[in-house]
This record gives sequence, C-alpha cells and structure tokens, in this order.
Amino acid sequence: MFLNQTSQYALRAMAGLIVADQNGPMKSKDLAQTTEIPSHYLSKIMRKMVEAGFVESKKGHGGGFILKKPLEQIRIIDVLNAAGFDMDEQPCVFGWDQCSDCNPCPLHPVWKRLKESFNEWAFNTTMEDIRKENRLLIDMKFSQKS
Amino acid sequence: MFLNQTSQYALRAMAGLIVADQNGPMKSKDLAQTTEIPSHYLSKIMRKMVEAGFVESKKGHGGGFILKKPLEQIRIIDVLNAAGFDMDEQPCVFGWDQCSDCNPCPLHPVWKRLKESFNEWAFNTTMEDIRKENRLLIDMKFSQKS
DNA sequence: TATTCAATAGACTTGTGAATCTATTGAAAT
DNA sequence: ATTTCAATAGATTCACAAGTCTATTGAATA
Repeated sequence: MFLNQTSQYALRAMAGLIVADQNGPMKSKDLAQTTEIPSHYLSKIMRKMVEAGFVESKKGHGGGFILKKPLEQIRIIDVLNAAGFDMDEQPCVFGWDQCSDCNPCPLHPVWKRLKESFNEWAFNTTMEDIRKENRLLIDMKFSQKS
Repeated sequence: MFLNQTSQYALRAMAGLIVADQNGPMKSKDLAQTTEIPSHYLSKIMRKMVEAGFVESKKGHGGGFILKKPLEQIRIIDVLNAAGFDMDEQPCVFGWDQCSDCNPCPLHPVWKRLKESFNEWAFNTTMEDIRKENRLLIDMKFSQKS
C-alpha cells in the first residue's frame, strides 16, 4: 500500500480510541481487538502517540490509554508524523530522487498533485472530523494487503 | 518508491539496452555496469524480458541480449507486467481493499486519477519514445531510496 | 503490605523482496 | 575436441519492516 503498515495502524488506533469513547482509559488489549492490530505491536505504536502528546497512558489496575488533547487539535498529519511517516520524503513514481519541477520524470505532475492533495487533506483533517464521520478509517481494519 | 525495485530495474535495463544500440548482443555484465543494477539480479530480470519476447538471449562466446521486437511494439506497460507489476493491483492510499467508487476512502479520487494517468502513460508510451527522448529512465540510475 | 493489573523496554523471531553465489548448460572460436 | 565465454537455474544469504516474547515498572485495590 501507500502508507506503511505502521502508520496505517497509527491512524486506525487513534480512530479506534476516539470512537470507543468510553468513560475510563482504554486498555491496549481491547483497542487491539477492535482495531485488529497485533496487540504487542500496537503497544509500541501507542507509545509514540503518548510521546507526541495525543494520549496519556496509565499503568496498572484500571489503566490504559486516554485522550489528552481535544480532538480538533489532533491533525491526521501529526499522527502520521508521530508514526514516522512523511509524505514529502516519498520518492517519485520511479524512485528517481532527482525528480523535481525543473527536472521532472514522466509522471511528475500527477505525482505532485497526489502528494499535495494528500498533504492538504492530512493537514486540514482532524480527529474530530474522523469522529463525526465515523465510517472513515475504522473500516480500514478490513484491509488486507500490505 | 512507487514501483518496486524489480520493475524499476526492468525499465532501466530495457532503456539501457536500446540506448546502447550496439551492433552485436549486449552482455549482461556490461548492461549491469551502465545501468548500475546488480549483475546477477539483472540476469534474472532479463530472463523475464526474454520470456516476454522483448529480447533474445544468446549463450556463449559473443553472446548476450539483443532486441527481438521493434521498439514501437514494446510498451512500458508490457515491460512492467512482464516484471510482475500491475498498477491495478496496487491497494489504495490506506491499504483499504474495500476502497472503490461506491465506497471511497478519503483520498480515493486523487488516487484514482494517479492510477489512470499512470496506466495511460504506460500504455501509450513505447520503448521507441524512450529512445527518442533518451534523457528519460536512463537517468533514473541515479535514484537511491528504495 | 501483598496482589493484581496493564504499560513499557528491549531482546528476539518472522516474513519478504532484494541480492548473491555456485554449478550447469549451451554456443562460439581455436 | 577443447577451451572459453556468457546465460541460466536454483539454493542461499541479506536487510529491513513487522510482529512476538519476556521481564520489569508503576499504579490501583484489597
């Protein structure tokens, strides 16, 4: 796929967390179950979300993960960056790293448009938008190919 | 990058072969050198090109690879397919395999446009076009990231 | 205090595409 | 015929992302 597995998981995990919307913290194990992400691997990803300041983690009895920031302040692009993904680092269609506006590969224009659209979307969409339209991203757990 | 390493190599190898334009067959080793593709790996890819009928291979003294078809009859899309790449199999931006016109992911339209552009280009561009504009694809050997 | 629960760190394993190595086959040249 | 050259097959290795396992830490409950 386009995003790597890890960043896709990150999006899904965050989406899963906000849609759950329970009163207390959500356990990693439960989140893993609803999102269908391998639980130990999810833990690692959630650690990154904690470090980025999106969620808080509580150890011990009754612990788990809980949102720390208002949803409107968590942009998709931030989640992706926290997971280590950066669209601008993605090489062009041909993997040609010289590809640029002055020295374009045959598909440079389309590629550029895709990147721009992606970035614009990721920048302007927050987790609040995701919550409102809860079809998005949650359903992504049905995806298969890597 | 977008294409996998193997299909990028395939394009570059074919481009390298036609641009070389020498009288006799071109040795795998020489082709590997000009295209900067690991030579043993190139052999395998060339095998696929032989099987696809684009080139002929001659063993032994003075052997190597030589074009079998007229350049106008070798389309980029055929080379890619022979190398095992199929744009239509590429999952959507989110790796969401349910993504379709009726059930689109947030970036479905842009993604679709990219795929279409790519396919159109790959279908309508032949190796003859590559030869004419010999900047293309050859320079790709400078690419780095995988 | 003792127990139980759940995140965490970090070592370890797995899976896969890419790359390498070795032995074999087939063809030209001498 | 023998030698030499170059593609080929297929086993093996490598690199890296993804996934797993185990022991530890910290917090709540009893």
